[in-house]
Amino acid sequence: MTIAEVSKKYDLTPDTIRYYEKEGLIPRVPRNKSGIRDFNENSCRWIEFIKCMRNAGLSIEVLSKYVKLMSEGPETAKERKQLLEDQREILLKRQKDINETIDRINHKIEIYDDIVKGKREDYILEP
Amino acid sequence: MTIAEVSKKYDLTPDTIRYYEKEGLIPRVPRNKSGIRDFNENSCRWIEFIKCMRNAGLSIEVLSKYVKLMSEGPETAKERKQLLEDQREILLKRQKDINETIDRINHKIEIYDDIVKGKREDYILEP
DNA sequence: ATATCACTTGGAGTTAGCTTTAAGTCAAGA
DNA sequence: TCTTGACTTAAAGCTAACTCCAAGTGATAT
Repeated sequence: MTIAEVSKKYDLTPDTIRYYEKEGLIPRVPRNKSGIRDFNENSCRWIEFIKCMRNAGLSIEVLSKYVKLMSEGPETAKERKQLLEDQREILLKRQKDINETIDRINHKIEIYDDIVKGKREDYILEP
Repeated sequence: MTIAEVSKKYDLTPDTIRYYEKEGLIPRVPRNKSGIRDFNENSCRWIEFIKCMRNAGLSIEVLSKYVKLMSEGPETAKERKQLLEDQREILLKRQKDINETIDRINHKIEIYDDIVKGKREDYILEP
């Protein structure tokens, strides 16, 4: 698979994919005789995985660390597990923050419903 | 309340608070005769609100827009409601992404549990 | 009066994560 | 053979959101 095909498949620009590879997020991408990337199934699984993690906000740095540990073999399993646990903590916190904010926005939208329907006065400059 | 006190209260640096004010996220901060900020209850409520929204990832730009609409009075209520609905959509999507990632990380951690306990072989270079 | 200290400003600097650019290579079609 | 077009690289550029800095002001303590 060429970079253009992978780009379409995962909705990432070729530039972003090359950048991810350079930063160590996609290990061992095969090349053809002319040096052009020829992604195999394993590379694609990595891209899909990285995209999922990035969508949730994991940093390039952390993901690069994880890939590096993977490449160092079985003796880094414990460290990888710890890394994942740390990231999970961060995501749980983020989830909490987002839930709190959604609740708050929902509450405001309800008030605006009333205002728009004329059931309530607008209150200015109160958050 | 001085900026130092507000900074402590909301765990934001004075620089960040000044930056938020400059970007229009905190309207009408009072000053004393020497030009020094003297935050009142309303300013504090705004800061708390902005902090909550920023924690969930709403952009400075969007928040600045919202504050501007607030200051323009009741006729912008509908537009403010729409803005909040748009941001809610984004947050719901983000929530979904994070949930998916947490599930995936949980699954990996379980596998690592097995590996660390010697119940399973490590698999190298598979995401 | 002088020093201290928390504040003020405008503007420069920093970081993450891309994104663009310039210059080049290579295979395939006219 | 020449051109086209997709690829390659290193490096520069960009944006968001701070973060830091230099120079200055004003109230209070000695």
